[in-house]
Amino acid sequence: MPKITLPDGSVREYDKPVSALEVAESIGSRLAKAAVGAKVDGALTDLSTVIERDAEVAIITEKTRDGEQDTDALYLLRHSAAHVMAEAIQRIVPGAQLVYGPPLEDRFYYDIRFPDDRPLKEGDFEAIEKEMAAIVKDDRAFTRYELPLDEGMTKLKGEGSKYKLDNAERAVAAGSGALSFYATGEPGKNWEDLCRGPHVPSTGRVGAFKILSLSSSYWHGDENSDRLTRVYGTAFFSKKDLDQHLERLEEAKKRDHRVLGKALDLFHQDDDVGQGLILWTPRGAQVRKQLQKFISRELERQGYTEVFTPHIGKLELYKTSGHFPYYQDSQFPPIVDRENLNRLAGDGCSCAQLANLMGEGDINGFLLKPMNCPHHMKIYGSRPRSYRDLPVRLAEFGTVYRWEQSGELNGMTRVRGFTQDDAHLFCTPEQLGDELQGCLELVKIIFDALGMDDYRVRVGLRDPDSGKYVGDPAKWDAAEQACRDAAKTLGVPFSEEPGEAAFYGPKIDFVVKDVIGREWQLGTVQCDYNLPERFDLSYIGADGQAHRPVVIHRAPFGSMERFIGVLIEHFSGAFPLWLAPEQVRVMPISEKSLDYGRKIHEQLVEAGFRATLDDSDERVQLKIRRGAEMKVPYSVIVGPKDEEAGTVSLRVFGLPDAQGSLPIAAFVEALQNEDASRGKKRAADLLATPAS
RNA sequence: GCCGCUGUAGCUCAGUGGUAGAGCGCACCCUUGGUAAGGGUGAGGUCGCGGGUUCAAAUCCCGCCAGCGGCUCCA
Repeated sequence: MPKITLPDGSVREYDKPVSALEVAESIGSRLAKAAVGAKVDGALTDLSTVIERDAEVAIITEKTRDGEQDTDALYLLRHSAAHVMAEAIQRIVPGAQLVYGPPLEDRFYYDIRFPDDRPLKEGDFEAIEKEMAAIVKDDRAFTRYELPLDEGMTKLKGEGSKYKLDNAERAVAAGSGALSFYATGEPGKNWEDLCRGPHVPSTGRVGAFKILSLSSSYWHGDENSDRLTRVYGTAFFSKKDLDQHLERLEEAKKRDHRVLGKALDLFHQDDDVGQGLILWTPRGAQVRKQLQKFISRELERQGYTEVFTPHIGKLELYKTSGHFPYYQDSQFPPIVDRENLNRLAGDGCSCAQLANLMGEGDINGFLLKPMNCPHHMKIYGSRPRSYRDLPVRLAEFGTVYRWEQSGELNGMTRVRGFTQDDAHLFCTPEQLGDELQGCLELVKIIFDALGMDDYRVRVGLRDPDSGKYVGDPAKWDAAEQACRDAAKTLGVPFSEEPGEAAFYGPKIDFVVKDVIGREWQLGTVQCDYNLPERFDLSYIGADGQAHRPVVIHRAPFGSMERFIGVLIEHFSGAFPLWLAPEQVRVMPISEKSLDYGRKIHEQLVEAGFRATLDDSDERVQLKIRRGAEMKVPYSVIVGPKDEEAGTVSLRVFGLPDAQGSLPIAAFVEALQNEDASRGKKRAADLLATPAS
């Protein structure tokens, strides 16, 4: 007879097997009413699941005890909403075949194969939602039943859905002993779907939902396989929560770096220039410049030396490095020089033959560099190195070009030409650990300065079962341990991911989320035993013998494009003073104060600030509004009173109540403090904030 | 690259077969105004590009280009 242990530690005994619902009822009728599912020994189940043995049981309700939305409850809800949506869609589009419909973090989708002559359109959303509302109103119970494998398979075969049949086969392969189905209502009478579950008790619990978007996917994620339509939706228990969520999505859209980039004039992309190529407008260029200045200063502190290398190199170079043969598909095709081209043309070479020659690399030419490493390898190798010179740390804001698939391009976060904050560290195997730590310290310093704490770290290790890795296993072990240690010292949570290492060495990746919740890999720190080999690099050790150095590739912020894209979203475009493209805008109250305004502006510029003067013939209210629209940190208002007193009156972006006047010298000093401290000391602190 | 959606003024968008609109921005004039929009006048568009249907196309059809949402990939 089951002994049920509840989350509070209390134990209840039952004289026969009980369903989770019955457990809830025995605790209280209100709980039973609020219950949407259960967790039995940690596994999420239906409320109707019968518990036959001793177990730890938690009843899942819409809200946790602290009144928060329960994530398990939302999972059940969204999974159930996916069923409701699928039923609605099948009513509207007969012949639509269901494939796979899981809940996600904040929404759900269903992959569906539509008949070719009846694709789903966004215009169908309204009808589907209406149909869904009707199903919800019916408040039919989600009814689970199981069939033995053979019976279940026969049933599925009879229904003729190759996708569901495939799902079932995969379930069997994964060790399932039976197939479970969920009917919304009565099996055999109402709509049903092969499904692992679990679900909320009935369709009536699906409170508020919305179909969000339409996209496509491939069966099994294989582009050569069937193309499916993926219908995204989201669901909440209450209309209020749904509306809140939709509002948040709207808000997020406003923070999107592509939207802000345009509104704040930070960057521009132009059809005539090309897809995935960023034009940094003056304001965006200023942000990048300040950031690079900061990074460069930290690099100097850490003993890096900066280098500059060209944007192209001989094809041969990239054959040596291995980039050309291995990653050809993501490179721009080689550049063949005119002489070569003319000779080939003279020989009657066809386009197809030329393409072939290029593909094989069997031609002289140049490549737009997809990586900076080969050039840096050559700098290292340009003269003999002693162990006393090591580590050699070569840094470059190096621009590289990669042929990303057109469908992948995205604002500044996925582009075809970008500048990496790249560096290569050449060191002895013994120095590897310290150097890795140094890399991570740098990342920490810069993330801290930017107030970025929402990132995760992945340590990519080799897959023990794969033979694709180059180099000595003992060295790998040491390098992997060094990566782990370095990540530990960083003091942020990290995950170890076997199989995620590059073939030439383990790596540490930094991943951040954008406002829409998409994850982007920023930087990476990678150990490399391969390139030094390929370029035959060496140093003379204390023993007088030549040794192979180890290389660390590191671009902790990935690319300036992606990083600043993420930064724009991080700050909602309101950059701190030290990064702001326009730090101060001087706004004379009227023409009468224009001369004084000019004087103040000049003083600010002289003091090294990015200051502008709004000398337009407008009222100060409008000038302030415009300054705020561009998110300028400080608005300096000057009128006759200021002129008389030698002061400036301030308005601080984001702090509309912090107002007041300061002598100009005091303001300049305060700004300098804020700039130099990267915001730790704020000029705004000098202002009286009215008690509220 | 694939699937779907979208493309109208510098920006945001309205316009479903009958000669193209609004708000903001811009220019000029009036206004000289103390912390988020003072008033007026005006300029500005081969309706993404190319083809087709039609007496007539921003609008319907086809192709292409680009953006967006996904899929796949990412040294």
